[in-house]
Amino acid sequence: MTDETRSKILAVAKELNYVPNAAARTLKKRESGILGVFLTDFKGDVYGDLLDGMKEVCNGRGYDLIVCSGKRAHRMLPERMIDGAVILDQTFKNEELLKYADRNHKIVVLDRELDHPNINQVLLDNKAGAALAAEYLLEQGHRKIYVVSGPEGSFDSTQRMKAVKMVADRAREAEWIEIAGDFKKSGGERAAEQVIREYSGPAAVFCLNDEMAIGFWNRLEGTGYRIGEHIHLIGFDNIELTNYMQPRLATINYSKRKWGALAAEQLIKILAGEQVEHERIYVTLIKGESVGKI
Amino acid sequence: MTDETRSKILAVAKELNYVPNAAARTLKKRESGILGVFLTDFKGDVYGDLLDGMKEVCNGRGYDLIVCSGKRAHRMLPERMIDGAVILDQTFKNEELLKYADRNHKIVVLDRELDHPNINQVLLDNKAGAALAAEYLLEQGHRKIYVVSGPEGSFDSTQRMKAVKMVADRAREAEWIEIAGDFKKSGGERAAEQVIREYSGPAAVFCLNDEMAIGFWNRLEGTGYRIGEHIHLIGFDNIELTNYMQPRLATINYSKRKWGALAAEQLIKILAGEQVEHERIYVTLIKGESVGKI
DNA sequence: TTGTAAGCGTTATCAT
DNA sequence: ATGATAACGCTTACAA
Repeated sequence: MTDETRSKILAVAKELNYVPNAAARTLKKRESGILGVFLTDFKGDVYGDLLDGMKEVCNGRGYDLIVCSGKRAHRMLPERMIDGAVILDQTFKNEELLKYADRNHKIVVLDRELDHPNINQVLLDNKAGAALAAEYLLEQGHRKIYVVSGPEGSFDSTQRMKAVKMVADRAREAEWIEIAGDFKKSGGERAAEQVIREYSGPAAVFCLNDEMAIGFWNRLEGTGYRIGEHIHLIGFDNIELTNYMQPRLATINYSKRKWGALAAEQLIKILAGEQVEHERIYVTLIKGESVGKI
Repeated sequence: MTDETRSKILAVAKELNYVPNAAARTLKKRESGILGVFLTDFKGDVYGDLLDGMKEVCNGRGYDLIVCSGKRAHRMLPERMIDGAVILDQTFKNEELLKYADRNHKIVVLDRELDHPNINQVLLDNKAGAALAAEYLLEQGHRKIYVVSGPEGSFDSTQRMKAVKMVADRAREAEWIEIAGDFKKSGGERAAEQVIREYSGPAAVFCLNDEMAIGFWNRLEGTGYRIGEHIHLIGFDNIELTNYMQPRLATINYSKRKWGALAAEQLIKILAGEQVEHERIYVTLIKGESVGKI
């Protein structure tokens, strides 16, 4: 076909408002050119940058990205509406993901360890982060340390808690007290109530995510207990809100954008048939006046 | 078909891991059962509740919801990957939306006025909100009032600014000063610099969204100027972060969840062929110590 | 009730 | 290079 006829056809196509039909194309080509990311819900401060990172990589590689949430949407993967999935979503059971992987669907998990040739892991270095936080509290001289966990069964919570226990085992001079949380503000608030109830002198609190640290913080307002003075607080995630807290909340930081970008890259690679290794996202400690010296 | 044979077939289907193919179904039925919502980007605190509200309604009505961002994704509408779209996305031009509407695609817009039989509007009552804020500043005795606008061409900014001007026209005793902003933190910071430069006594500032108010606030940290004392600040949106600012940021509130839910409902109605009116989301004033009395 | 066939809008294959 | 045709996997309409 000459360039001339080509442009003529394109002109007529535009003239007639021709638009290709995605379903037909997908049916025939047996691929949609769309990647899906699954979130437990749309709330939560962590997601913005992560999704932007994913989008950037996807679009640069010729893929569209769609964001889904809720059990109903799961079928998009087995029904082949999407070519592959990134999972950051508790509502997916391991069993379900393995079933899809067995049927040759390609998956990247961000929230669990799961071994399968069609599943790649891009995980936070939770253990390093939690150890960093726990050791920071010790270094600052704290000897009574509360640790507020996430919900039962959360991978992040389990990993972080494990690392804390490793540190605790080596630092027997400190008293370590575990409080069951939920990764939500309400869990932080409840933890604050317990800590206040048991208060008998300076205490440190490691909330296993920032969201709970904020709830904790909030519950302390107006009680007379001051953060960084009576009660010392550190979180995990470095969500944006922490930048605007006075005194600054100490926390664990990592690049959410890079996390998303890497996840998308890995997914696209395994879709192209490349063999890839699991990846790890590194974390750093952010010190803050919310943790004082004793 | 008897119930017995039905369940037999289902059993065999499960046995063979049969999963229907979404593309084929969509192609045949000429509808995908998926609604799309388009966002300018995935950042921004406004979206969480809004999307959850949309998801709830969509799922309850038998639809899936997907979230998209970026120009690439626009084609999902004309290519019929989705049955309809909710638009909260600057990157869609009016012209483009009208073109799709002309081709009989159903659209709900949340960020502009657009008249077309296939387009429904679910808009914030921006004017009422901005008037509420401006009048609140006057009531509190302020007579020097800065107004920090959003980016050029933003519908929300234009509407809010119009309402402020209406109030200003009736309150000539006050001095009204407009500062060009961008709805981002950086715009608030720049505005703060100007206000500090020109400072000669108590001033009030109406940032046309909370994001800029936060930037403004942040820029004031460590300058000696205190919010609610030297400089009085009010925002718009009541994003979650404002709950954690001390003193509390005055702002304009509305239910983001209801906004999303209503948008989804309207879209589903017009897809069902129902005739619907445009809708309005009402707003309320939230007072806060960020605005003191003079 | 059951089975058969046509067709949705593309892309890919095969002759011409 | 060009044009005709089959096939993707499903739904539906109609025939048996």
